[in-house]
Amino acid sequence: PYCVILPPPNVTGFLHMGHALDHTIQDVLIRWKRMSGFNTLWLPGSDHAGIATQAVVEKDLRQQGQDRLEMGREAFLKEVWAWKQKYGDRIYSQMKRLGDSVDWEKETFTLDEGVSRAVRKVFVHLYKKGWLYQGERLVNWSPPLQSAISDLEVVHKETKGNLYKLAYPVEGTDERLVIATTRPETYLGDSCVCVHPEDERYKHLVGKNVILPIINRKIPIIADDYVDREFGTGALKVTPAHDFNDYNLGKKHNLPFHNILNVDGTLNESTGAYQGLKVQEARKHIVKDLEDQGFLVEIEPHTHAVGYCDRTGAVVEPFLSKQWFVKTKELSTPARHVVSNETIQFIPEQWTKTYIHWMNIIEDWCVSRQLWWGHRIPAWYCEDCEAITVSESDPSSCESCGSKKITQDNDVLDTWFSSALWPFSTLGWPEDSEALKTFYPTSVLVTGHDIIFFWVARMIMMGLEMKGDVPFRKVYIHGLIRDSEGRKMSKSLGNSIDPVEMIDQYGADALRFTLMAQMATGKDLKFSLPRLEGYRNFMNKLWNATRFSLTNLEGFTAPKNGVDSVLPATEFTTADRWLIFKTGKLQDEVNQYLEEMRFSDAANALYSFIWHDFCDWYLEFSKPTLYGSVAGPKHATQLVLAQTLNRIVRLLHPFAPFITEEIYRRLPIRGDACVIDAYPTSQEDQAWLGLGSEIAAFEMELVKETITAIRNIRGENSIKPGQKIDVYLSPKDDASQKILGKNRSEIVRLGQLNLCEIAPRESLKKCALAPIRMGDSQVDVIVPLEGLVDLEKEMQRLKKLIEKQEKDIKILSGKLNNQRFLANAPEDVVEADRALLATVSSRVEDLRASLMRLSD
RNA sequence: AGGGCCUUAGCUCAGUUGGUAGAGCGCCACCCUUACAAGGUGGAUGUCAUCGGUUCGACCCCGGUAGGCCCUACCA
Repeated sequence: PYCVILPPPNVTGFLHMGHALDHTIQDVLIRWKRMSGFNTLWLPGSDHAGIATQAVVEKDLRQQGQDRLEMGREAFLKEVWAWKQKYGDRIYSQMKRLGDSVDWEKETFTLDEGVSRAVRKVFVHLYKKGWLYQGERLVNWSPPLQSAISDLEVVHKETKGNLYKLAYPVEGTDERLVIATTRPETYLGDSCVCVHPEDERYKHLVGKNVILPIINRKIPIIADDYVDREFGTGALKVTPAHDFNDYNLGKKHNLPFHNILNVDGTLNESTGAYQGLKVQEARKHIVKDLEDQGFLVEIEPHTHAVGYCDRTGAVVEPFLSKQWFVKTKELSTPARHVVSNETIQFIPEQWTKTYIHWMNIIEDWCVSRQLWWGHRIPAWYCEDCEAITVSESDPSSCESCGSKKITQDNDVLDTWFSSALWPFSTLGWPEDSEALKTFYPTSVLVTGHDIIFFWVARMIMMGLEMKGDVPFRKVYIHGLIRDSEGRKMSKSLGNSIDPVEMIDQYGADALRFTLMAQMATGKDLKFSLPRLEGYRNFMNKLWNATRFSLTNLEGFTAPKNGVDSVLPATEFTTADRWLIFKTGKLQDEVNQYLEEMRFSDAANALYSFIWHDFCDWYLEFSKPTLYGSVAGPKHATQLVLAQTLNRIVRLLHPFAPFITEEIYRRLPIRGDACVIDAYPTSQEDQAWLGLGSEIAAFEMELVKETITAIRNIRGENSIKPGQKIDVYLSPKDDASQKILGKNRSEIVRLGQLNLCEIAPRESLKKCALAPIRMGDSQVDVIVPLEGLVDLEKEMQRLKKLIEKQEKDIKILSGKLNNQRFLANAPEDVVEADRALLATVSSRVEDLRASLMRLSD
């Protein structure tokens, strides 16, 4: 089994470039594993995304002049479901454009019945265990949402504000105690003023009271070493109901909690004249009133971190309310353990640290939301005895007193609560389904680092607690997509790119390949259009190469049993056997890279093989044979074409499923469909790969070098492409002589030659020289230049070459004259350098001699 | 404040057991050669941010510095 669960996108959302990346990675893995014979499952789904969806629908309704609160819960939910019905499939159709090969039959929505059952079961389980509790606490409150949000949903941003210094008169004296605050309006909720016990300035005031200005409330001055004497005035106003630190102080010193806010973020009835004002408004009024009455001492600019709601962007207010919390202490311990002992492996590894750090400082998780869209909390309150009944199925009476007067909690669960169960709830849990037995734990989770805490960590905790096993073996964390300037893509910046638009313009395959080619492990990637264009060209190149091949495969019939009935191996050319050999290497590489999830390496290996090895060299080499009429070699080359194309499309298929399937179905050698054909591995491809040879590969490289050397001389000497020239190839060993002889006609053709003589010889008088060395083989490429060009250019070329080689000689001889290098470096390294120095030296000699002859 | 990441050719980036630096795009020159001008052939370009250490040898390992990015964090 090999299973990937798709991170469920927001049901009302659109596919953005981040999804395209995320999905492509998963699709590559799934297609690769599917072709490799695994029992694969890629399970799609979508998320109700409580806050986001409710916000969208509310906004829509407001535009129609309707209001959620007026409509009531039931009517509103009907609207949201209608919305879900209408837009829920939008992202799925986009996924199809991308080519996601998910199992649509297993598609799951987070509010589906099965998932809902799972949610309730987990809720009850945790409640019974005491790991899920209700408590009155200070929580992060989002006024626009009128709901609590979790710590993670708060984003802290450095914000410019002011530090206000306020004077509080000390009761019974003429003294005024000056405190510093960034939120002067909260003075209405002050419970005390706190100073450091050792602070000489204030020691005499501890135990006395101050009178809060205007409202004239009397509050004590207390001492606690929590206070930083250096900050502000060293005197701290304490507002336990509206600040997390003050909350702790309030608990510690048993202070009263004065709540000054309403759920919508306006000041409440306890604030008198300020009632109904929003915090920002109230602040202005209060500061002005304090100033008018002489209580404002100073305002100085001050930058500090302010928490904002990540959904609405509003300033988060610490707010006292009754909420449900998941106790994380016990859950986090095993969850931390499975990562530190590598039962779950993070890729790249660096995220392990981030994860463990977070697990160490994790706080209880506020899971209730004052929303309507989501899983309603399965808790019922009894009007008669005030007991709470928590139950998997809707109860008809109070568990404690049997009263029928029970009402369900109005709130819903945090979206991430159901997401945390996703790896097993989608597979059928709490039923002991076949899918669950087969696919849990899943193989790999692919996601961005922005939701490691939101989602990954919580899935691990819940998986371990409910299933007793990790939810996945590996977590592949990919980078974020940025625009070409490195900024995060976002709607508000207007720099986000619609993947479907890119698909329309360049094709899904090109987009997918671009993403994969740039997907170096763990790094953010800048999306660049030129790059996308380049890979579109690559797809085009493959298409054209196929057209060429198919044209030349007309009349070709593939041998019945693969390669058994094939012609004798002698019919294969050097190029044929080189290509086959390289195909084997490619298969190993791509499989290995995919195994290690090194997607860019895999993509680049394919790119380079297809474009350079196959198109640039092999197809050019194959033309004379294909255009010719010699049956044996022609058939052999056709076979190589057909077999290689077959392997190319299979290898490329996970990256570019559309074009490869299209090509596949036109090939003379193929099965039913590329998507279900086998992924090529060298182990299972021995019959074919056996026709390749490393020796032929070496020979081919020598021939390529020779042709390149000839082209180089032509180019550097500005010899027109149409102008045919004479070339003397002077091999310095028998092996080279044989190799060149065997491939003479290709050299003539691709070098645009008149005459090509292959024999050891002295250099000619006025000629260009290119000495080649590969391993033990050495060849001098000699091109007579007399009458062709002015010799100045060739002299320049030689001088440049000589310079380069001399530099190498200097470095090499420096090393070889270093006694310590000789003494310490491994023998083979020293030997290699010695050999290299010898070659380079003799090459330089030849080049110098050639230069001399030119200037004669 | 703590932690992480990054700095390699004009641009975007590869470079995993330390042995004389690579790709794509762009650039220059030549080419409409019957698969492909979204193409072909050839070419130029790097004190691998900086300083120091380890090593025979460092882009790679260790430490300092500068610049950029991100995360975590209650400083009123």
